[in-house]
Amino acid sequence: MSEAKSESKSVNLTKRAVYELRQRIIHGGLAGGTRLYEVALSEELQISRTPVREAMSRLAEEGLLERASGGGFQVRSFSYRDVTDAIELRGVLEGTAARLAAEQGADKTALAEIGAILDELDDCFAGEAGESLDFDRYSELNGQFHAKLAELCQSNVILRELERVKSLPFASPSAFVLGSQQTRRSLQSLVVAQAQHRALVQAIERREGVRAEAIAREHARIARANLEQTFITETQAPDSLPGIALITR
Amino acid sequence: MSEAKSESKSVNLTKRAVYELRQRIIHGGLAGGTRLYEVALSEELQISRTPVREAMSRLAEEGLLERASGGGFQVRSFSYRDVTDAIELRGVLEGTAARLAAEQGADKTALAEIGAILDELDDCFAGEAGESLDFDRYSELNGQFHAKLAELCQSNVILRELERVKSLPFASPSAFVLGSQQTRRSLQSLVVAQAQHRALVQAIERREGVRAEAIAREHARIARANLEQTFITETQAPDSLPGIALITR
DNA sequence: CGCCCGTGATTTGTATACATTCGGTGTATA
DNA sequence: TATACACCGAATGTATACAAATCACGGGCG
Repeated sequence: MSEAKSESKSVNLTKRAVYELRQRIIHGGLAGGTRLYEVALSEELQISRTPVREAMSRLAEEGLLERASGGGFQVRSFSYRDVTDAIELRGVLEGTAARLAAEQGADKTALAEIGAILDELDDCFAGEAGESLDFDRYSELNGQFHAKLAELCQSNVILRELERVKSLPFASPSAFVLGSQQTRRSLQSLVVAQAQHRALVQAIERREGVRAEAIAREHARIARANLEQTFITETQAPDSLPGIALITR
Repeated sequence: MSEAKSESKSVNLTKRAVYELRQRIIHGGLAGGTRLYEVALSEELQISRTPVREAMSRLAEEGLLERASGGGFQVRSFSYRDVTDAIELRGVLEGTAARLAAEQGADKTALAEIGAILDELDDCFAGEAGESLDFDRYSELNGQFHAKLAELCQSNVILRELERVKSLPFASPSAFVLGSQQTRRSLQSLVVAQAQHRALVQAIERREGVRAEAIAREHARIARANLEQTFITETQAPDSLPGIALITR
């Protein structure tokens, strides 16, 4: 137990390298477009080339790296348009999952669990004044909601692709909850978001597939609006958004 | 030139291994769920473990393999439902690409090229009697049509995920064109498909996004119908469908 | 002046030996 | 008879030496 450092579990070197690299990519140590050199990295991480290579390979599967022409890897870089599209794509996939769940009829137990999460989300708004929202808790529960929702359609294929899109840090459902903590507008957008959560679940319960799909898409567009807001207000913000270092061009 | 065997380009061993393994997976040498052992494979392919491992990693990115619990890889296996969902997902993604293209306004030149492909597709139906369709040519052109269509929305993110889904052999747009060569019904379904191609392009030209999306989804459902047909008529067919060996459970 | 080709350094590709881990099997003891 | 422990073997994980390919740079030639 004592060896569980914050960074490096001693499980195996590949996982350590994956973790290390992912941290650096998301938090800006390695900007979008940067090429990764095996030897340099292995010296820096004190790990031999083989597990480093393996780690890069896994991060490519994850979508954070891409294979460079002529071998090797580079940090994947995203244009503003790419980020927008990724959010739209998440909406499309969540919409599809919701529609399928509605069409097939969703499992009652799972729906009840989702309802419980929604109640807890409501509790986050407890303080009536504008300021007293528990952002961390909201973010956590929001993530759970979206995960459970995706499972409702019971489709491995859809779930898998959705996980893939969500693994892009800025396309995750909770990306902007933490990103824009300060503003009053962001609190209002959370109120709207929660209303959409309720409507979405209702649509699925009533087997209104088209409605469910439309709501899910619109729900994702809140993230898009928040993205625009983030880029307008604090142009050079450091950690206003996870993975902001990947966005270039 | 003389060393360009049918199987192994001498470029490098990783690519050779990727190619070899992909062939075996798609054509049934390695059934869905099979675990791949590095040593056995490297002996069999006469390639050392390192490039074999690398190849497996790439095939995992491609979606043909998955990482097994406790290390290593196994051939990904698909239930009938998974195949169905993959086709539906392709429809959803192509639909999104079409909608975005319609909303943004598609490039005239690209649209003209697509129109030319459609004309060529029409030519495939030249012989008036039921039998005289050039399936190979149709299949090739059909693939080109779908590729060009996806490019219309000019979105890297959408394109990338679409490529990913299409890389599953049975989810590719042309999977069933070759698969069901014999039947008269399949010829009819190609006529319907071509009509949908025209309608889809028209919708994009007229910037009718919702219509374009709906047509693209419906178009993919032809593949789904052909899938059902394939499974009804020839239950144990060997190569009636590329990648049929992946379908289990 | 520009282009092409060779050469060297840098970087990835490949082979292989050794380490580690996990699972199975058998035996011994309670 | 059941359980626990230890050993063995097979598989992946890791390190590293060597090979091959690629890129940048500079010199020679058209």
